[in-house]
Amino acid sequence: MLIHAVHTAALRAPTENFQPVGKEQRRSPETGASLSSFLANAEIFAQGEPAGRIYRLESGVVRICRLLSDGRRQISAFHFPGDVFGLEADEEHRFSAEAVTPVRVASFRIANVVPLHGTSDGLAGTLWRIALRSLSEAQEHLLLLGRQNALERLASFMVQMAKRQESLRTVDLPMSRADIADYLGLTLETVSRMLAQLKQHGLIRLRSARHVELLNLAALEEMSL
Amino acid sequence: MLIHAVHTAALRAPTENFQPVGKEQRRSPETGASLSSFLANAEIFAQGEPAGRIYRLESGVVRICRLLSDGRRQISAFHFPGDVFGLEADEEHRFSAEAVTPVRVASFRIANVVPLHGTSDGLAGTLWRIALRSLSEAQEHLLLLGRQNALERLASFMVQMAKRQESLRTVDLPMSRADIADYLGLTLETVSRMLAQLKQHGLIRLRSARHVELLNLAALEEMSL
DNA sequence: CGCTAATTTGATCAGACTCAAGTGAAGTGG
DNA sequence: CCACTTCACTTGAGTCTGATCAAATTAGCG
Repeated sequence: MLIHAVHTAALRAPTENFQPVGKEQRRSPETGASLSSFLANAEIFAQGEPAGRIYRLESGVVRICRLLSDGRRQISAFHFPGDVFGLEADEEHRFSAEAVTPVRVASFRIANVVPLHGTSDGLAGTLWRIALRSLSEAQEHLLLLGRQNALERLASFMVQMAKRQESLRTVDLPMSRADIADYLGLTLETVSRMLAQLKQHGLIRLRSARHVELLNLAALEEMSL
Repeated sequence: MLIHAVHTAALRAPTENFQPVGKEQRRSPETGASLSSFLANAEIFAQGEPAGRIYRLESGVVRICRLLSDGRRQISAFHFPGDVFGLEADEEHRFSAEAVTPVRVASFRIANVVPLHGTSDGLAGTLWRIALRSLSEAQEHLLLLGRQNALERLASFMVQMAKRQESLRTVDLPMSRADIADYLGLTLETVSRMLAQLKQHGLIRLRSARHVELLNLAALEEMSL
């Protein structure tokens, strides 16, 4: 597991007084591995920047965004600790990655990696699984954006978050309503209204705006089809 | 280029009297390679079937579909000759592949392939590029479904088709309005109306329902952002 | 404790959907 | 070769979901 090797190597760097002040970075020149941290809403990489690194999220939450020239935004994915992101088909990033919360990421050059000298247990296999998983999730997301209504989208989202957090009872939402809206292809007002509707149907309870109890996971899953 | 090797090996099978009658198949047991053909609207593989083969399209057009239980359908991609499809993260296909037109596909077992010796020029590298390309296209599609209006979607679609066909002047649409609608997350009526609107704006001309002239590719690209 | 940003709620509007008819083209069989 | 059937597409009228604009409320946070 080379990813993990790089990651732990990066973690060996002194990180005691590790504060998310803007962007701090330590890099080991030989592996190209580095550990960085970012403030909330900081850009980890930008649309148009040269690609060539992949990132493993150590802590915090990240959103992957695509912007239209007039400001419309689509979030293609949220990432949680342990997730790997930053794979690109081209030389340039076609998406930006931004910190939703304060974030620590380990990153390393992918050029070292593409020459897939791998058994399926090795780095190559790991990357392969990550790529296929991302593809599968993107395709699932297509169905949601293309064919589900607003309420179904919210139900899907809550179920997804619950599964990511392994907490099937209670979910916290580290991202704003605007982020959720841009992920689900809705407006933030509609997100708020649909949450209210789920609440009214007795499917969820809003402990606070960012902390939700799932009262009927089965019904939510049913809605999300 | 093992894909190509397998492909040409498969083509070496006798195919003189090759007619798309239902599903015809020739398989060589040692490589698992095979060449099949399908009638229009035939299913190449179905949602829920065990995955484990990848497919290279020799001729015709294929759609990749995901169905909801109530019949709603999302087409995640159209494939043209030369395209490779059928990669899955799981043991089972989460999508079905259907022939839009009569189709010939070469397929082979992926198990023989994934862990293989990978220089980036080899099969592993080829598969890797295919996977990353699919991912990139899916993400682009997310932006379309999440944030573009009906007219923009049609403009994007026409530009996409033009690029796939390398004919920047004239495009033919092998798929029905319903297929286009399910690809763009619209209804077939809206597809028809938006094409009429593009025509009215002088951007396209409908030589026939399935054959379109692009009168102003630059403007179409501008619309699709 | 007050200020700012986030969220909720309300009223109105518009874009896309639904239902329904009408047109056209392709293929079949007489 | 032409009438008939069928299927694909187009067009129209009305409706509805979700967007927009605006205001009120709440929640963090310094």
